[in-house]
Amino acid sequence: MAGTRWLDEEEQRTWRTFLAAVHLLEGALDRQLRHDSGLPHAYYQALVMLSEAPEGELTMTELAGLLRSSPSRLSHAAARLEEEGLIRRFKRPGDRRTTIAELTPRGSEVLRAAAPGHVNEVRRLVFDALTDEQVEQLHGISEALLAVLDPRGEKPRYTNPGGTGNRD
Amino acid sequence: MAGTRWLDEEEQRTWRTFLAAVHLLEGALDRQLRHDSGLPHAYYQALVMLSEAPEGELTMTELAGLLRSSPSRLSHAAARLEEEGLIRRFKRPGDRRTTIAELTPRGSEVLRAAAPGHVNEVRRLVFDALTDEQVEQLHGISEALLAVLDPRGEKPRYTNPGGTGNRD
DNA sequence: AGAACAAAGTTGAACTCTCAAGTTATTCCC
DNA sequence: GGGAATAACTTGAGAGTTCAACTTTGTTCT
Repeated sequence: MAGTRWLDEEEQRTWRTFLAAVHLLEGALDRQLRHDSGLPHAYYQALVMLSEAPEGELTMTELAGLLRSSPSRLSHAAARLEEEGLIRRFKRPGDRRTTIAELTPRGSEVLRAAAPGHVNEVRRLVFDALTDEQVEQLHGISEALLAVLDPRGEKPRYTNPGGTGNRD
Repeated sequence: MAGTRWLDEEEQRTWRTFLAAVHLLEGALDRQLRHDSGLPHAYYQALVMLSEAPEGELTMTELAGLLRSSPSRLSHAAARLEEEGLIRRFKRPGDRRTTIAELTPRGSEVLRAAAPGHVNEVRRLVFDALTDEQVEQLHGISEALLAVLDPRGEKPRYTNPGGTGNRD
C-alpha cells in the first residue's frame, strides 16, 4: 500500500464520536444486565438465541455462528452458564463430536426476568434517542458494515419460532 | 415502569445487525492493532490522545475523560504502557494528587509506526464500506446516542495541536 | 485551626476474552 | 480399509476490564 489516506477532520470527528458512543453504550448495557440478572451482555445474548431456537436447542457451532463468537469464547461462556444451571449441554447421539446446548427452566426464568429491564434500556438508550429516520439509517449502515466484516453474510436463521422473540 | 415496549421485528433486526457489526468491527481493529503494534485498541487510543495534547501531557483524569475510561482502567493501562516505556508518569508539582502522563520518544515511535495500518483498516472497514451520505448519517446517529449516554456532553478539547492529529 | 468532605489515583481480586494447543470424532480418498 | 485431513469442541495461560476498597492530598466550613 502506497500512501495512507488519513482521516480528515470531519471523518475523525465522526469516527471518534462513534467510538465513544459505542463504548458507552456497551458499558451501560452490560452494567444494567449484570446488575439485574448477574449476566454479562454476551451471556444474555446466548440465552436469547437458545430461547428462540427451533427445538430450544442449538449446537455449539450454531450458537457461536449466531453470536459471532469464537468456539473458545462460547465454550467458556457455556461452562459458566452450565455451572449456574442456566443451560444444559449434551452430546448429540449419532455424532459424538457435536455438543448441543439447551436452556434449563431456570435459564428460561432468568431470561424472562432480565428481558424487560434490558429491552427498556435498549429502547431508552437507542431507539428513543434516535428519530425513526435515524433508526432506518442505522440499519442500513450496520448492514453495510456487516457486509464487509462478515464475508459469509450469514443471516439469522431463527427469527421467531419458540417465543415472542423480542427480548432484545 | 408499566409495560415494556418490546422491540418489533424490524427494530430487532436493526438492533442485532448493529450489535453484530460493532462486535466484529471491534474485533477486527483490535486484532489488527495488536498484530502490528502489540497494543490493544484502547491503549493505542491513549497514545493518540497524548500525542495530540497541548504540551504532550495530560493528567490521568483528563485522559480518562477523553477516553471515557474509568480511572481504574486507565491506571492499569498506564502501568502497562509505562512498563513498556511508551509513556512516562510523574506528579504535578504543586498538587501532588495529580499524575501527569506524557508520551516517551519510544511511545511516539510506536504510535507513528502503528498509525498507517490502523487508519487503513478503519478506512477499509468503515469509510469505504459506507456511502458519503451514510457517513454523515453515522455522525448524526453517534451524536444523538452520545447525548443520551454522556450527560456532560464533553466535547474533545484538543483537536489538532501537536501533530497531524489524524491517526484515527 | 481542625474535622469533614471531596478529588485523584492506585491496587487486588474476580471475571471475561483471546490465542494457541490439545482431544476426540468423522470424513476423505487412494 | 486405514492413514491423513477436517470438524467440533475444550482447556489453559495471559491480558484487559470492572468493581470495590484504600491511600494520599486538597478544600471547605465553622
